[in-house]
Amino acid sequence: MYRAPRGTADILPEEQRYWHYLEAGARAVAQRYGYGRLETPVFENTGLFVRGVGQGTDIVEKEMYSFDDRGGDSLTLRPEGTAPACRAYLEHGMRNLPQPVRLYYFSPAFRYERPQAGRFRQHHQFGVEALGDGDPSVDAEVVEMAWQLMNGLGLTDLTLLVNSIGDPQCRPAYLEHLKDYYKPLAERLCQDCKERLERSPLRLLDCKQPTCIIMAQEAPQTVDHLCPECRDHWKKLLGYLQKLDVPFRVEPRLVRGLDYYTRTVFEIHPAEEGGQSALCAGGRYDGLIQELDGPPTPGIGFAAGMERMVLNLKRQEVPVPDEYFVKAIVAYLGDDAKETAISLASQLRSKGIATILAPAGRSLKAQMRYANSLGIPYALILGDDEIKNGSVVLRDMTQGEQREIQLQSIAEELDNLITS
RNA sequence: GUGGGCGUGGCCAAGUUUGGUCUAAGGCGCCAGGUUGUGGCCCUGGAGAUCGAGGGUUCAAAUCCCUCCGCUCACCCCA
Repeated sequence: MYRAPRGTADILPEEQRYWHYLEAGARAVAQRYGYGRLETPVFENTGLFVRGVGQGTDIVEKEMYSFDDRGGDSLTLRPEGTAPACRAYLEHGMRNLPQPVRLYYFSPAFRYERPQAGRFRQHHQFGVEALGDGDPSVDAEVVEMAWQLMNGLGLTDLTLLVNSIGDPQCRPAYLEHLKDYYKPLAERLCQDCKERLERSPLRLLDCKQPTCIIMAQEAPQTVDHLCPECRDHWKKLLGYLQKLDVPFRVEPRLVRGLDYYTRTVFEIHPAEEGGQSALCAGGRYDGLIQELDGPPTPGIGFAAGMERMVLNLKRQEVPVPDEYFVKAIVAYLGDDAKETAISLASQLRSKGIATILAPAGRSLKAQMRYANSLGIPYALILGDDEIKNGSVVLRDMTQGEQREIQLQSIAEELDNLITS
Protein backbone atom coordinates (compact mmCIF):
# COMPACT_ATOMS: atom_id res chain seq x y z
CA MET A 1 0.00 0.00 0.00
CA TYR A 2 1.23 3.46 -0.80
CA ARG A 3 1.56 6.01 1.92
CA ALA A 4 2.20 9.72 1.76
CA PRO A 5 5.94 10.30 1.33
CA ARG A 6 7.99 10.71 4.45
CA GLY A 7 7.62 14.08 6.07
CA THR A 8 4.47 14.96 4.16
CA ALA A 9 0.93 14.89 5.42
CA ASP A 10 -2.59 14.79 4.08
CA ILE A 11 -4.73 17.58 5.40
CA LEU A 12 -8.05 15.86 5.89
CA PRO A 13 -11.49 17.47 5.81
CA GLU A 14 -11.76 17.56 9.59
CA GLU A 15 -8.50 19.52 9.77
CA GLN A 16 -9.50 22.09 7.24
CA ARG A 17 -11.18 24.43 9.65
CA TYR A 18 -7.82 25.23 11.16
CA TRP A 19 -6.37 26.00 7.80
CA HIS A 20 -9.28 28.11 6.71
CA TYR A 21 -9.09 29.98 9.97
CA LEU A 22 -5.38 30.66 9.49
CA GLU A 23 -5.75 31.65 5.88
CA ALA A 24 -8.58 34.03 6.67
CA GLY A 25 -6.67 35.57 9.57
CA ALA A 26 -3.47 35.95 7.61
CA ARG A 27 -5.18 37.35 4.57
CA ALA A 28 -7.01 39.89 6.70
CA VAL A 29 -3.76 41.10 8.25
CA ALA A 30 -2.03 41.28 4.89
CA GLN A 31 -4.85 43.31 3.41
CA ARG A 32 -5.03 45.64 6.39
CA TYR A 33 -1.36 46.50 5.89
CA GLY A 34 -1.73 46.92 2.16
CA TYR A 35 0.00 43.77 0.94
CA GLY A 36 -0.92 42.16 -2.36
CA ARG A 37 -0.94 38.45 -2.95
CA LEU A 38 1.84 36.89 -4.97
CA GLU A 39 1.94 33.32 -6.20
CA THR A 40 5.12 31.90 -7.59
CA PRO A 41 5.74 28.42 -9.04
CA VAL A 42 6.45 25.50 -6.71
CA PHE A 43 9.71 24.98 -8.55
CA GLU A 44 12.32 27.40 -9.73
CA ASN A 45 15.66 27.24 -11.44
CA THR A 46 18.10 25.72 -8.99
CA GLY A 47 20.48 28.64 -9.37
CA LEU A 48 17.98 31.02 -7.81
CA PHE A 49 18.30 29.27 -4.48
CA VAL A 50 21.97 28.47 -4.72
CA ARG A 51 22.73 32.14 -5.15
CA GLY A 52 19.87 33.57 -3.15
CA VAL A 53 19.91 31.38 -0.09
CA GLY A 54 23.66 30.91 -0.18
CA GLN A 55 26.20 28.36 -1.23
CA GLY A 56 27.31 27.30 2.23
CA THR A 57 23.90 26.98 3.86
CA ASP A 58 22.41 23.70 4.99
CA ILE A 59 19.41 24.30 2.78
CA VAL A 60 21.50 24.44 -0.34
CA GLU A 61 24.08 21.89 0.68
CA LYS A 62 21.85 19.07 1.76
CA GLU A 63 18.17 19.89 1.87
CA MET A 64 17.02 20.83 -1.61
CA TYR A 65 14.73 18.75 -3.78
CA SER A 66 16.54 19.31 -7.05
CA PHE A 67 16.05 17.48 -10.31
CA ASP A 68 16.76 17.78 -13.98
CA ASP A 69 13.68 18.04 -16.12
CA ARG A 70 13.38 16.35 -19.49
CA GLY A 71 14.93 19.32 -21.20
CA GLY A 72 17.98 19.13 -18.99
CA ASP A 73 17.26 22.16 -16.84
CA SER A 74 18.05 21.89 -13.15
CA LEU A 75 14.97 22.77 -11.13
CA THR A 76 14.36 22.85 -7.39
CA LEU A 77 11.22 22.58 -5.33
CA ARG A 78 11.01 25.86 -3.47
CA PRO A 79 12.73 25.51 -0.08
CA GLU A 80 11.70 29.00 1.05
CA GLY A 81 9.72 31.93 -0.25
CA THR A 82 11.91 35.00 -0.20
CA ALA A 83 14.19 34.30 -3.14
CA PRO A 84 11.24 33.54 -5.46
CA ALA A 85 9.49 36.72 -4.36
CA CYS A 86 12.61 38.73 -5.17
CA ARG A 87 12.92 36.97 -8.50
CA ALA A 88 9.33 37.93 -9.32
CA TYR A 89 10.00 41.50 -8.21
CA LEU A 90 12.86 41.74 -10.68
CA GLU A 91 11.24 39.80 -13.47
CA HIS A 92 8.13 41.97 -13.50
CA GLY A 93 9.91 45.26 -13.14
CA MET A 94 8.30 45.95 -9.80
CA ARG A 95 10.99 48.47 -9.02
CA ASN A 96 9.05 50.76 -11.33
CA LEU A 97 6.07 50.56 -9.00
CA PRO A 98 5.77 52.91 -6.05
CA GLN A 99 8.17 51.62 -3.38
CA PRO A 100 8.03 49.70 -1.19
CA VAL A 101 6.24 46.90 -2.96
CA ARG A 102 4.31 44.91 -0.38
CA LEU A 103 3.67 41.24 -1.13
CA TYR A 104 2.30 38.23 0.72
CA TYR A 105 1.99 34.58 -0.16
CA PHE A 106 0.78 31.21 0.98
CA SER A 107 2.97 28.49 -0.35
CA PRO A 108 4.30 25.03 0.29
CA ALA A 109 8.03 24.73 0.91
CA PHE A 110 10.18 21.64 0.55
CA ARG A 111 13.28 20.61 2.42
CA TYR A 112 14.84 17.20 2.67
CA GLU A 113 15.14 16.96 6.45
CA ARG A 114 14.53 14.33 9.05
CA PRO A 115 10.92 14.92 10.11
CA GLN A 116 9.99 15.49 13.72
CA ALA A 117 7.49 17.45 15.75
CA GLY A 118 6.75 20.65 13.87
CA ARG A 119 9.13 19.85 11.06
CA PHE A 120 8.24 18.37 7.70
CA ARG A 121 9.65 17.81 4.26
CA GLN A 122 6.70 19.64 2.83
CA HIS A 123 5.34 22.43 4.96
CA HIS A 124 3.33 25.54 4.28
CA GLN A 125 4.28 29.10 4.88
CA PHE A 126 2.46 32.35 5.07
CA GLY A 127 5.02 34.93 4.08
CA VAL A 128 5.30 38.64 3.64
CA GLU A 129 7.91 40.75 1.84
CA ALA A 130 8.32 44.53 1.66
CA LEU A 131 10.74 45.40 -1.11
CA GLY A 132 12.40 48.62 -2.11
CA ASP A 133 12.45 50.66 1.07
CA GLY A 134 15.15 50.34 3.71
CA ASP A 135 13.66 52.65 6.27
CA PRO A 136 13.39 51.23 9.77
CA SER A 137 9.71 52.12 9.82
CA VAL A 138 9.25 49.31 7.30
CA ASP A 139 11.04 46.93 9.67
CA ALA A 140 8.68 48.04 12.40
CA GLU A 141 5.70 47.52 10.13
CA VAL A 142 6.72 43.98 9.24
CA VAL A 143 7.54 43.00 12.81
CA GLU A 144 4.29 44.47 14.03
CA MET A 145 2.41 42.64 11.32
CA ALA A 146 3.83 39.32 12.44
CA TRP A 147 2.88 40.14 15.99
CA GLN A 148 -0.62 41.21 15.00
CA LEU A 149 -1.07 38.05 13.00
CA MET A 150 -0.29 35.78 15.93
CA ASN A 151 -2.40 37.76 18.34
CA GLY A 152 -5.25 38.09 15.92
CA LEU A 153 -5.34 34.33 15.64
CA GLY A 154 -5.79 34.08 19.37
CA LEU A 155 -2.37 32.69 20.19
CA THR A 156 -1.06 33.81 23.55
CA ASP A 157 2.09 33.61 25.67
CA LEU A 158 4.30 34.39 22.71
CA THR A 159 7.73 35.90 22.79
CA LEU A 160 9.02 38.22 20.12
CA LEU A 161 12.78 38.19 19.81
CA VAL A 162 14.65 40.82 17.83
CA ASN A 163 18.28 41.42 17.04
CA SER A 164 20.47 43.17 14.54
CA ILE A 165 23.25 41.27 12.87
CA GLY A 166 24.70 44.27 11.04
CA ASP A 167 25.59 44.53 7.40
CA PRO A 168 28.63 44.07 5.16
CA GLN A 169 29.99 47.34 6.58
CA CYS A 170 30.28 46.20 10.15
CA ARG A 171 29.94 42.44 10.19
CA PRO A 172 33.49 41.53 9.11
CA ALA A 173 34.99 43.51 11.97
CA TYR A 174 32.51 42.03 14.39
CA LEU A 175 33.31 38.52 13.23
CA GLU A 176 36.97 39.19 13.96
CA HIS A 177 36.09 40.24 17.47
CA LEU A 178 34.03 37.12 17.84
CA LYS A 179 36.79 34.85 16.64
CA ASP A 180 39.29 36.55 18.90
CA TYR A 181 36.98 35.90 21.79
CA TYR A 182 36.52 32.25 20.93
CA LYS A 183 40.02 31.29 19.90
CA PRO A 184 41.38 30.91 23.43
CA LEU A 185 38.25 28.92 24.30
CA ALA A 186 38.31 26.68 21.27
CA GLU A 187 39.26 23.62 23.28
CA ARG A 188 36.05 23.76 25.25
CA LEU A 189 33.74 24.15 22.28
CA CYS A 190 31.62 21.28 21.06
CA GLN A 191 32.70 19.50 17.90
CA ASP A 192 30.23 21.31 15.69
CA CYS A 193 31.26 24.68 17.03
CA LYS A 194 34.93 24.00 16.44
CA GLU A 195 34.06 23.63 12.79
CA ARG A 196 31.80 26.66 12.80
CA LEU A 197 34.54 28.85 14.18
CA GLU A 198 36.04 29.40 10.76
CA ARG A 199 33.10 28.71 8.47
CA SER A 200 30.23 30.57 10.10
CA PRO A 201 31.24 32.00 13.45
CA LEU A 202 27.88 33.71 13.93
CA ARG A 203 26.34 30.31 14.50
CA LEU A 204 28.43 29.80 17.58
CA LEU A 205 26.06 32.14 19.32
CA ASP A 206 23.03 29.93 19.06
CA CYS A 207 24.57 26.55 19.77
CA LYS A 208 22.41 24.54 22.16
CA GLN A 209 25.25 22.76 23.97
CA PRO A 210 25.33 23.81 27.64
CA THR A 211 28.99 24.74 27.70
CA CYS A 212 28.70 26.59 24.41
CA ILE A 213 25.72 28.50 25.75
CA ILE A 214 27.76 29.72 28.68
CA MET A 215 30.54 30.91 26.43
CA ALA A 216 28.05 32.53 24.07
CA GLN A 217 26.60 34.55 26.92
CA GLU A 218 29.95 36.24 27.46
CA ALA A 219 30.70 36.65 23.78
CA PRO A 220 30.77 40.02 22.09
CA GLN A 221 27.35 40.94 20.80
CA THR A 222 26.49 42.07 17.32
CA VAL A 223 24.49 45.02 18.58
CA ASP A 224 27.57 46.41 20.33
CA HIS A 225 29.60 46.37 17.13
CA LEU A 226 27.27 47.91 14.60
CA CYS A 227 28.48 50.56 12.20
CA PRO A 228 26.88 53.99 12.68
CA GLU A 229 24.29 53.39 9.96
CA CYS A 230 23.24 50.02 11.33
CA ARG A 231 23.20 51.35 14.85
CA ASP A 232 20.96 54.20 13.84
CA HIS A 233 18.65 51.82 12.01
CA TRP A 234 18.51 49.52 15.02
CA LYS A 235 17.84 52.26 17.52
CA LYS A 236 15.07 53.66 15.39
CA LEU A 237 13.46 50.29 14.99
CA LEU A 238 13.45 49.74 18.73
CA GLY A 239 11.95 53.17 19.21
CA TYR A 240 9.17 52.50 16.75
CA LEU A 241 8.38 49.15 18.28
CA GLN A 242 8.09 50.77 21.67
CA LYS A 243 5.76 53.40 20.25
CA LEU A 244 3.67 50.63 18.74
CA ASP A 245 3.50 48.78 22.05
CA VAL A 246 4.89 45.68 20.45
CA PRO A 247 6.41 43.76 23.36
CA PHE A 248 9.77 42.63 22.05
CA ARG A 249 12.82 41.21 23.73
CA VAL A 250 16.29 41.89 22.40
CA GLU A 251 18.03 38.57 21.94
CA PRO A 252 21.71 39.08 21.16
CA ARG A 253 22.15 35.44 20.29
CA LEU A 254 19.50 35.41 17.59
CA VAL A 255 21.21 34.81 14.25
CA ARG A 256 20.25 33.33 10.92
CA GLY A 257 21.21 30.31 8.89
CA LEU A 258 20.48 31.93 5.58
CA ASP A 259 23.16 34.12 4.05
CA TYR A 260 21.01 36.94 2.86
CA TYR A 261 20.04 38.50 6.15
CA THR A 262 21.28 41.94 7.19
CA ARG A 263 20.48 44.15 10.13
CA THR A 264 17.11 43.24 11.57
CA VAL A 265 16.29 39.64 12.41
CA PHE A 266 13.34 38.48 14.49
CA GLU A 267 11.40 35.41 15.56
CA ILE A 268 8.22 34.66 17.42
CA HIS A 269 8.16 31.71 19.81
CA PRO A 270 5.38 30.10 21.79
CA ALA A 271 5.78 29.52 25.52
CA GLU A 272 6.14 25.78 25.00
CA GLU A 273 9.82 25.22 24.60
CA GLY A 274 10.94 22.84 21.94
CA GLY A 275 13.65 22.32 19.42
CA GLN A 276 11.99 23.86 16.41
CA SER A 277 9.33 25.96 17.91
CA ALA A 278 9.64 29.23 15.98
CA LEU A 279 6.21 30.10 14.67
CA CYS A 280 7.55 32.83 12.55
CA ALA A 281 10.95 34.09 11.54
CA GLY A 282 12.08 36.95 9.42
CA GLY A 283 14.48 39.73 8.85
CA ARG A 284 16.01 42.24 6.52
CA TYR A 285 17.91 41.17 3.42
CA ASP A 286 19.28 44.24 1.77
CA GLY A 287 21.82 42.33 -0.27
CA LEU A 288 19.62 39.67 -1.74
CA ILE A 289 18.20 41.36 -4.81
CA GLN A 290 21.64 42.51 -5.84
CA GLU A 291 22.87 38.97 -5.42
CA LEU A 292 20.15 38.00 -7.89
CA ASP A 293 21.57 40.43 -10.46
CA GLY A 294 19.17 43.21 -9.61
CA PRO A 295 19.98 46.75 -8.59
CA PRO A 296 20.77 47.36 -4.91
CA THR A 297 17.35 47.04 -3.33
CA PRO A 298 16.48 46.71 0.34
CA GLY A 299 13.93 44.20 1.51
CA ILE A 300 12.46 42.74 4.67
CA GLY A 301 9.96 40.01 5.35
CA PHE A 302 8.99 37.04 7.42
CA ALA A 303 7.60 33.56 6.98
CA ALA A 304 5.25 31.86 9.40
CA GLY A 305 4.89 28.08 9.50
CA MET A 306 1.28 27.07 9.01
CA GLU A 307 1.68 23.59 10.48
CA ARG A 308 3.28 25.07 13.57
CA MET A 309 0.51 27.58 13.94
CA VAL A 310 -2.08 24.83 13.66
CA LEU A 311 -0.17 22.87 16.28
CA ASN A 312 -0.29 25.81 18.65
CA LEU A 313 -3.92 26.61 17.96
CA LYS A 314 -4.68 23.08 19.10
CA ARG A 315 -2.33 23.17 22.06
CA GLN A 316 -3.79 26.40 23.31
CA GLU A 317 -7.29 25.22 22.50
CA VAL A 318 -8.04 28.37 20.59
CA PRO A 319 -11.68 28.23 19.55
CA VAL A 320 -11.78 27.72 15.80
CA PRO A 321 -15.15 27.84 14.07
CA ASP A 322 -16.63 24.54 13.16
CA GLU A 323 -17.63 24.57 9.57
CA TYR A 324 -19.78 21.56 8.96
CA PHE A 325 -22.09 22.93 6.36
CA VAL A 326 -24.62 20.32 5.26
CA LYS A 327 -28.04 21.66 6.19
CA ALA A 328 -30.40 19.05 4.83
CA ILE A 329 -30.64 15.41 3.87
CA VAL A 330 -33.31 13.93 1.67
CA ALA A 331 -34.43 10.49 2.85
CA TYR A 332 -36.87 8.39 0.90
CA LEU A 333 -38.68 5.08 0.62
CA GLY A 334 -39.24 3.36 -2.66
CA ASP A 335 -38.25 3.96 -6.26
CA ASP A 336 -40.89 6.58 -7.04
CA ALA A 337 -39.85 8.61 -4.06
CA LYS A 338 -36.22 8.18 -5.03
CA GLU A 339 -36.71 10.09 -8.25
CA THR A 340 -38.49 12.89 -6.46
CA ALA A 341 -35.78 12.86 -3.79
CA ILE A 342 -33.02 13.24 -6.34
CA SER A 343 -34.63 16.24 -7.94
CA LEU A 344 -35.59 17.74 -4.59
CA ALA A 345 -31.99 17.58 -3.42
CA SER A 346 -30.86 19.20 -6.63
CA GLN A 347 -33.48 21.89 -6.33
CA LEU A 348 -32.46 22.75 -2.77
CA ARG A 349 -28.82 23.03 -3.79
CA SER A 350 -29.68 25.41 -6.58
CA LYS A 351 -31.36 27.56 -3.92
CA GLY A 352 -28.09 27.58 -2.03
CA ILE A 353 -29.02 25.04 0.64
CA ALA A 354 -26.27 22.47 1.17
CA THR A 355 -28.04 19.16 0.75
CA ILE A 356 -27.12 15.52 0.46
CA LEU A 357 -29.16 12.53 -0.64
CA ALA A 358 -29.43 9.67 1.83
CA PRO A 359 -27.49 6.57 0.77
CA ALA A 360 -29.47 4.20 -1.41
CA GLY A 361 -30.81 0.83 -0.35
CA ARG A 362 -31.15 1.53 3.34
CA SER A 363 -34.12 1.44 5.63
CA LEU A 364 -35.57 4.74 6.75
CA LYS A 365 -34.20 3.95 10.16
CA ALA A 366 -30.74 3.62 8.75
CA GLN A 367 -31.14 6.82 6.77
CA MET A 368 -32.11 8.69 9.90
CA ARG A 369 -29.24 7.20 11.82
CA TYR A 370 -26.96 8.35 9.06
CA ALA A 371 -28.36 11.89 9.20
CA ASN A 372 -27.90 11.92 12.93
CA SER A 373 -24.33 10.77 12.93
CA LEU A 374 -23.42 13.45 10.40
CA GLY A 375 -25.14 16.09 12.50
CA ILE A 376 -27.41 17.28 9.71
CA PRO A 377 -30.01 19.63 11.18
CA TYR A 378 -32.93 18.96 8.84
CA ALA A 379 -34.20 15.74 7.30
CA LEU A 380 -36.70 15.69 4.46
CA ILE A 381 -38.63 12.46 4.16
CA LEU A 382 -40.37 11.27 1.03
CA GLY A 383 -42.55 8.16 0.80
CA ASP A 384 -45.59 7.03 -1.13
CA ASP A 385 -47.96 9.13 0.99
CA GLU A 386 -46.00 12.31 0.40
CA ILE A 387 -45.73 11.65 -3.32
CA LYS A 388 -49.49 11.24 -3.43
CA ASN A 389 -49.99 14.52 -1.53
CA GLY A 390 -47.31 16.46 -3.34
CA SER A 391 -45.68 17.05 0.01
CA VAL A 392 -42.64 16.20 2.06
CA VAL A 393 -42.02 15.63 5.76
CA LEU A 394 -39.66 18.17 7.27
CA ARG A 395 -38.01 16.89 10.41
CA ASP A 396 -36.03 19.12 12.70
CA MET A 397 -33.33 16.81 13.97
CA THR A 398 -32.32 18.93 16.91
CA GLN A 399 -35.86 19.41 18.20
CA GLY A 400 -37.13 16.01 17.18
CA GLU A 401 -40.25 17.53 15.69
CA GLN A 402 -41.63 17.16 12.22
CA ARG A 403 -44.44 18.37 10.00
CA GLU A 404 -45.69 17.85 6.48
CA ILE A 405 -45.08 20.63 3.98
CA GLN A 406 -46.08 21.13 0.37
CA LEU A 407 -43.23 20.29 -1.97
CA GLN A 408 -43.29 23.62 -3.74
CA SER A 409 -42.77 25.63 -0.59
CA ILE A 410 -40.14 23.46 1.05
CA ALA A 411 -37.12 25.37 -0.25
CA GLU A 412 -38.42 28.66 1.06
CA GLU A 413 -39.42 27.11 4.36
CA LEU A 414 -36.01 25.55 4.85
CA ASP A 415 -34.26 28.71 3.84
CA ASN A 416 -36.13 30.60 6.53
CA LEU A 417 -35.26 28.04 9.15
CA ILE A 418 -31.58 28.06 8.24
CA THR A 419 -31.10 31.78 8.05
CA SER A 420 -33.10 32.58 11.16
C1' G B 1 23.60 12.28 8.68
C1' U B 2 23.56 10.66 14.37
C1' G B 3 20.95 8.73 18.71
C1' G B 4 16.47 7.03 21.71
C1' G B 5 11.36 4.99 21.70
C1' C B 6 7.76 2.34 18.96
C1' G B 7 5.23 -0.86 14.94
C1' U B 8 -1.35 -6.08 16.74
C1' G B 9 -8.31 -4.82 12.01
C1' G B 10 -10.04 2.54 9.92
C1' C B 11 -8.74 4.44 15.24
C1' C B 12 -7.43 3.18 20.53
C1' A B 13 -5.51 -1.15 22.37
C1' A B 14 -4.79 -6.45 25.74
C1' G B 15 -1.40 -10.18 24.91
C1' U B 16 5.37 -9.95 23.96
C1' U B 17 8.95 -10.09 30.51
C1' U B 18 7.74 -16.50 31.90
C1' G B 19 7.21 -19.27 23.27
C1' G B 20 2.14 -23.54 23.09
C1' U B 21 -4.59 -22.34 26.27
C1' C B 22 -3.91 -16.43 20.31
C1' U B 23 -8.08 -20.63 14.72
C1' A B 24 -5.47 -12.77 18.64
C1' A B 25 -9.46 -9.92 24.23
C1' G B 26 -11.88 -5.44 24.64
C1' G B 27 -13.44 -0.33 23.31
C1' C B 28 -14.56 3.39 19.38
C1' G B 29 -16.09 3.65 14.48
C1' C B 30 -18.61 1.09 10.28
C1' C B 31 -22.95 -2.15 8.43
C1' A B 32 -27.46 -4.77 9.73
C1' G B 33 -31.48 -6.09 13.02
C1' G B 34 -34.64 -5.25 17.73
C1' U B 35 -41.97 -6.37 12.99
C1' U B 36 -45.08 -3.02 9.35
C1' G B 37 -42.17 4.76 7.10
C1' U B 38 -37.99 7.75 11.33
C1' G B 39 -32.16 9.25 14.39
C1' G B 40 -29.70 10.39 19.13
C1' C B 41 -29.80 5.81 24.78
C1' C B 42 -29.87 0.52 25.13
C1' C B 43 -29.58 -4.65 23.25
C1' U B 44 -28.18 -8.37 19.42
C1' G B 45 -25.56 -9.80 15.19
C1' G B 46 -21.99 -8.92 11.15
C1' A B 47 -17.82 -7.30 8.24
C1' G B 48 -12.83 -6.10 9.08
C1' A B 49 -5.82 -8.43 11.18
C1' U B 50 -1.17 -12.65 6.18
C1' C B 51 0.12 -9.63 14.67
C1' G B 52 5.21 -3.73 9.66
C1' A B 53 8.26 -7.04 5.90
C1' G B 54 11.80 -10.94 5.07
C1' G B 55 14.86 -14.60 7.12
C1' G B 56 16.36 -17.71 11.35
C1' U B 57 15.86 -20.71 16.12
C1' U B 58 12.08 -24.37 17.77
C1' C B 59 7.91 -30.01 17.69
C1' A B 60 5.55 -24.98 18.28
C1' A B 61 6.53 -17.60 17.61
C1' A B 62 2.41 -11.74 17.83
C1' U B 63 5.77 -13.51 21.70
C1' C B 64 13.20 -15.29 21.08
C1' C B 65 17.42 -13.77 17.33
C1' C B 66 19.07 -11.16 12.69
C1' U B 67 18.22 -7.84 8.57
C1' C B 68 15.25 -4.37 6.29
C1' C B 69 11.10 -0.90 6.13
C1' G B 70 8.01 2.54 8.48
C1' C B 71 6.36 5.84 12.42
C1' U B 72 7.93 8.98 16.31
C1' C B 73 11.06 12.06 19.54
C1' A B 74 15.75 14.49 20.08
C1' C B 75 20.43 16.36 17.86
C1' C B 76 21.74 19.06 13.40
C1' C B 77 19.05 22.78 10.94
C1' C B 78 14.86 25.50 10.28
C1' A B 79 8.77 27.78 9.40
